[in-house]
Amino acid sequence: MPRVPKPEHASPEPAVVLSEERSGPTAGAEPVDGRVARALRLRQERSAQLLTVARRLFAGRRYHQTSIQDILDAAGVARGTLYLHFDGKRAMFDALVDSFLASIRSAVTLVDVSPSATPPLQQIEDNLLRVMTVLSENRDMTRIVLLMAEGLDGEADAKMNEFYERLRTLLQGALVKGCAMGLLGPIEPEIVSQAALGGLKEVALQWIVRRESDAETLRRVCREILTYSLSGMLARS
Amino acid sequence: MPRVPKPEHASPEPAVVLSEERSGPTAGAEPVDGRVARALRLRQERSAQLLTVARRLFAGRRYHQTSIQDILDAAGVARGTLYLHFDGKRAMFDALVDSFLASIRSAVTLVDVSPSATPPLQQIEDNLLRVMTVLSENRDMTRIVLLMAEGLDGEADAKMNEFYERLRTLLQGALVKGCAMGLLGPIEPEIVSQAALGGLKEVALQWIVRRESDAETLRRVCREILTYSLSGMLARS
Amino acid sequence: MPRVPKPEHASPEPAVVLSEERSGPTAGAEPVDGRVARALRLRQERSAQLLTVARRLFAGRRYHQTSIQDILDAAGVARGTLYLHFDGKRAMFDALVDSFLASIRSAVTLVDVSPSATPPLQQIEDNLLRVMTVLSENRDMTRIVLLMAEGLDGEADAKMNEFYERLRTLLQGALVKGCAMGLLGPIEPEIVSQAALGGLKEVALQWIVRRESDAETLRRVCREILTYSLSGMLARS
Amino acid sequence: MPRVPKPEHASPEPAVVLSEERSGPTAGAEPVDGRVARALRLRQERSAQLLTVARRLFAGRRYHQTSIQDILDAAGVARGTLYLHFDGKRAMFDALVDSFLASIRSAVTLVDVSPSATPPLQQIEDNLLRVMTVLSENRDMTRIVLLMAEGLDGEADAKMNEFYERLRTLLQGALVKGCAMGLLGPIEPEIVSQAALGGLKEVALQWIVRRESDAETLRRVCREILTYSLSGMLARS
DNA sequence: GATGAATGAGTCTTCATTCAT
DNA sequence: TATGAATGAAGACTCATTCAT
Repeated sequence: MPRVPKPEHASPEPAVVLSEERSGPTAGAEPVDGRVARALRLRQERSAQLLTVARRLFAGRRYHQTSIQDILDAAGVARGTLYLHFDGKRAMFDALVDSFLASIRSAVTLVDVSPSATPPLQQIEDNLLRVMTVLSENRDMTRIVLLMAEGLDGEADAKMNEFYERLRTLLQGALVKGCAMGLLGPIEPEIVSQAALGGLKEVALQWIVRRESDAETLRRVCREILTYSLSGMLARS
Repeated sequence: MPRVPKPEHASPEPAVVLSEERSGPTAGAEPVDGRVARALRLRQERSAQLLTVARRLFAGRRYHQTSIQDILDAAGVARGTLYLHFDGKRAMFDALVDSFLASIRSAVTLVDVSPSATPPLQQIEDNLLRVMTVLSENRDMTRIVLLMAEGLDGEADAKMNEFYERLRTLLQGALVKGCAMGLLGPIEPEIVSQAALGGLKEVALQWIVRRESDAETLRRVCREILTYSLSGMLARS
Repeated sequence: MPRVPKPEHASPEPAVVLSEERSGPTAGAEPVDGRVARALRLRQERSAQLLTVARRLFAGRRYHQTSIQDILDAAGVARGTLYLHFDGKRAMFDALVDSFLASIRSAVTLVDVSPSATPPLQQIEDNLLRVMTVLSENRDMTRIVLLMAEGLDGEADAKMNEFYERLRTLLQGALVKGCAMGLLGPIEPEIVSQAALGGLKEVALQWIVRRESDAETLRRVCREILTYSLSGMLARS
Repeated sequence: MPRVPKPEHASPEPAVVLSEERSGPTAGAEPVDGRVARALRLRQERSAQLLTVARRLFAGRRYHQTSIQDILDAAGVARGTLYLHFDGKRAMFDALVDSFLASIRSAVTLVDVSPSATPPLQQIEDNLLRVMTVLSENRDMTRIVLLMAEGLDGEADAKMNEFYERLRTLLQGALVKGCAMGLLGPIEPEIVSQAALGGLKEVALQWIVRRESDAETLRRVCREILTYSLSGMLARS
């Protein structure tokens, strides 16, 4: 357990650093020059650097094949430095995953069914595209999360599970609503939402992780799975 | 690496023992009594027992959380004995996965489109149900494989990848054929086959691994995803 | 935490090995030859060897200055081997101390005040001599325990404390009895027992640990502190 | 090792500051105003504060269980600052012990046997009481020193040893003198002085460290051990 | 003087595998 | 064949000390 709580880590790339720290012995007059701010920035840069390196390695070899030493070597940093910023390998992993899951979550918006809003189907497509874009912008993390399937242990499992369930529940809710509005046919929302989510994962795996697709391709793929999900494979009579 | 190649392992429980061993010291006159056969049987029983134990543990904790010691303890066998039967932990894992994947493969048959055959859709549903049944009969392995997502390293990744690709290619072939026959609409077979496979994985995860479903439920779930896949969610106008 | 409970350690030197083990997978017929017994003996010898080495090192440098590596080097044993026998450095220390304290305890007998028994004073002297002999036979442990004063942490502190308190309480009981019998003067048993115990420790430290005294010297020293304790320094008028 | 020798530390609380510093940058004209003196005072306050904190922590957890970080946290001082005042953890420990031992030493006076002086026994009791008072006023240090028994390594051992030997030699000298004067009986001064010193340590441990005694109690305890030392336990016939 | 990020040697511990019996 | 003690490489983590700002 760390006695000095590790400071907040700057999110690696799309880092929105909310510079508002301060604490510790320097209770006196704050240096007018930005020395403190600068120190803070440097610290966060270091954290971000370490996370970036770790992310790349976790995605390349797996988590278990990546040793702290690997990260150290790749980052060109001493052993202790890493522990100055993180509680250990697992903590880095968690930081990465948490931040990534949060990004995904924030890309999803509830479908607004008020008549004045954008058509629901459009909203769904937008959501889909937004999520795919986030995944695409974080290929390494997408790879890590999709391939780790669940996680490293019970705790991680629970987190991933909860995340997917949340996503699926959102989808299921939309389906139920769609049914109620007569938009959707007589489906079993639970099963269908599972299948849809699974399909999405697989498609993301193939088009984002396995091959790196450009935005245009992604849009095409999104549209295709949407069509498939909505209308199925069968030829319309 | 062992100097003497370990003999073939008996598949654990639903063991399709391809009895074709023989080699080693007893190359001379075979004792008329079944002593050799008995020894062979004992060996295979041991192997099977070890695999069964390992399977259970790999499914419970993950692969990396399972130590050889755990297996030893659970099997009530000495350290050296295990290495007499397998080349190590990883070899046991591979043996389990290979045997499982083979079972799945053998549950899938190519769709026969000759006019005299069973209707293609029926064949697809049968295939689906057969696979689900195999998974259901091997919950632990299903759990292991679905949650391990890819594998432990590059080699294992390749194996899993190849397996899924094979499955998907089969499906894709069927889709292409269906398109050609005018049965299916203007779909992109690659993407749709990915989505379908992904959906299948997720549903299997939820209904076989997470909750243990009875045959009846499985049938219902299969039918539902089939309907969804074929006709989509939208209400038919 | 060890999954396989470490087997009982043979006491290092004055090892009274109560050979009665057996457990584990070998539930079948016991080999008539003494292979199992032999294995057990070897194991205990190894344990004893490690303890002996550790004892010497703990006594020489202190506990904290002794690394596992030091023990390994001195014993000519591989890293894992040590952990096969003990849960770690601390466990070895505890094993040593526990065994030593037990030896001391068993050297002390309650003073029998029944008229038919040996004279109480003689009994006390015998006790004293027995304890000193045990200490003398275990110089390294005596050094460790006397210099460690309390211990390494709260837990060890408590153990040492309890041990000394027990010893002192015994002594105090004897004093109270002596007072009641009119043998002893108007003393405060608590304080006097503390002082006597402390004196004993110091003398042991000087005559056993600092210089190695022979039996004869030890007897002389015992007699002297007994005289001093009983009659004080003052010249008898 | 520091290139610039750290200035003398102010003793923590009952500080006998031997103000004899000076050196360094201000070798030129001394500012008439007390800026230098003020800086010096601040420095010593810092040092004292750090020592006080360290003392408390060393007494609470042991030396080895106390990390520099602990001291830093408790003192609210930055890492580098501590090294500005001391050469490190060990140096702080030594500073504390040295200062404490000096206090004890200065509480002891040689017994004056000239006829005109206070009665020797009275002098001894006074000495005893003075030492106990010093210990009592420095409970933390008493705890540290009595429980550390010897020290952390060979060097520290030697120091403690020498200190106790000096004390004991003083006592032994008194005993020899007492014998010569016919005041004391036919004792072995070496052994008896050891026993007496050991008794003293133990009693101090119990009455000062374990329980915090008031002055009155201490006086009573001193008197008791003196009586015991002089006259022994036996009832006077 | 003060700060605290960086350092890296030092420790402990685990565990898959080997091999003599 | 079976056993289990021995191995030692590999890994994670700590912490006293340094030093640029």
